[in-house]
Amino acid sequence: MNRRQASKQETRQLILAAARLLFAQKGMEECTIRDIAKAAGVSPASVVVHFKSKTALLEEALNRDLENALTAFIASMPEDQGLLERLLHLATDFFRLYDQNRDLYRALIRHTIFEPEGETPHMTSLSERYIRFLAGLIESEQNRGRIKPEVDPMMAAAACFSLYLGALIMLFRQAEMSVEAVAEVLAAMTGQYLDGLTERIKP
Amino acid sequence: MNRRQASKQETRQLILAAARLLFAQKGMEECTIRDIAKAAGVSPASVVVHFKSKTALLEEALNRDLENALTAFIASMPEDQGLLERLLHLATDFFRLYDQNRDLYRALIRHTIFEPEGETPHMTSLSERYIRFLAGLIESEQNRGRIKPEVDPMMAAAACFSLYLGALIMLFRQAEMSVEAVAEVLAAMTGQYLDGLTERIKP
DNA sequence: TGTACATCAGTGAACGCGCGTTCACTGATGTAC
DNA sequence: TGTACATCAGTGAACGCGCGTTCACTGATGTAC
Repeated sequence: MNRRQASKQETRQLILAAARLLFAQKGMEECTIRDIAKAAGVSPASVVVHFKSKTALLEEALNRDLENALTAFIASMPEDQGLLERLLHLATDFFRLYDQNRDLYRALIRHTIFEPEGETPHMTSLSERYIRFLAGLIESEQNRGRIKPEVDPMMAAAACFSLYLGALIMLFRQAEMSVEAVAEVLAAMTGQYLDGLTERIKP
Repeated sequence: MNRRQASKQETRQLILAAARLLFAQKGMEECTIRDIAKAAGVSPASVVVHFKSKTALLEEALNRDLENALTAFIASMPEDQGLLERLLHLATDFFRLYDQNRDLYRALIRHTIFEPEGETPHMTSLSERYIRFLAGLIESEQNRGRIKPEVDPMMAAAACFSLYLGALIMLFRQAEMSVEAVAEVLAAMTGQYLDGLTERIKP
C-alpha cells in the first residue's frame, strides 16, 4: 500500500471513528454529514467522497461491531444445549445488543433490509453469515439423526431467520416490549417450527 | 357533518386522489408534497395540514386499496383446499399485488414496518387483520382436530406472518426474484412449520 | 539519480432541491344573542 | 328572524435545515524518462 493509499485509509478511519461516536450519541437522524466531518476534522465533501450516503456510512460504521458481536455470540454458544436453546441464545444476544440503542439499530435495519442486496453489502454478508451458521447447527442435528433427512438446512435456517425477524420487528415496533418478552415469543414460534422438522419415532 | 367539515373532507379526498395517481406513476421519492398539492389544485401548506408527513400521506393513500385487496383475497379464498394451500393463496395474492409496483410498496413497508405502531395506524390495523384471519383459519383446523389442541392460534398466525415477511423481504431485496419463486420458498418454510403443528396419529 | 510531469486525496465554498414549519391573511361558515 | 362576532379551512410566501453534488483549486505523492 502506497503512502497515498495509506493516508486515504487513515482519513477513512477518522471519519468512521467520528461517525461511530456521533451516531451512538445522537442517533442517525440527529447527526448530519457535516457534524461528522467536523468531529473527524475533515471537510464534508471528503465524507461524501469516502461514503456515498449517510446510510452507507451508518452501515460501515456499525458493521465492525456487528461482525465482532456475531463472532463473540457464536463463540459463546453453549455446546451442551438443544437446538432450540442454541437458536434462542443467538437471537437473544442480538436482541440485547439492539436493545442498547433501539433507535440507532432500528434506523440501520430500516435503511438496509428492503434494499437490493448489492446496495448494502455488509448487512447482506452479516445476515448470510448468521443464516449459514444456523444452517450449520441444523445440519449437525440432522447428522445426529434428530432432524428429518429430507429437510434442507439452508431452507430451515431461512425460516428460523424469518421468525427471528418477526420477533425483531415486534421489539422495534412496541417500545414497551422487553427483550425477555420478545425472546419468549420467538421461543414459542421456533419451538413449534422445530417440532415439524423433528424425526419422529416410528410406531 | 357541517358544510365546513364536508368541504374539509372534500379537500382531503382531492389530495388523496392526486397522491394515489402521482405515487403510482412516479414512486414515492420522485414525488414532492408540492407536486401532489399542485395536482390536487391545493396549496402545499394545505397538504401538510391534512397529513403530517409524506409517509403518512403515502400510508393513507395506499390504505384503501390494500384493505380492499385483503377483503377480496379473503373472499376469493378456496374453501376446498388444505390449510397450507390457503395460507399460500393469501400470501401469493399479496406478492402479486406488490409485484405490480415493487418500488412503491417497498417504500411503504420500509417506512412503516419498524415504526411504533401508533405512528402507522393503517398498516398496523391491516397486518392485524391479516394475522387475525390466519388465526381464524388455524383455529378452524384445530376445531376439526387437525392441529394440536395446545397450539395458540394467534401465536401460530404470528409465526406464519413472520415467514410471509421473510419471503416478502426476499422479493424486495432480489430484483430477479419472481413471485412464483418467492411463493415456492414460502411454501417450503410454511409446510415445514405446519408439520410441527399437526396432530399426529397415535402409534 | 534527478527532473518534469501526472495523478489524485482532500478542500472549502456554493448550488439546487425537498422537507417541515411558520405566519399573517382571507373569506366562508357556524353560533350566540 | 337578523345581526354581530367567533371559528377555522385554506392560502401563498417565506424560512431554516440537511441532503447530495459540483467545481476550481492545492499540494503531496507517484511515475516516466
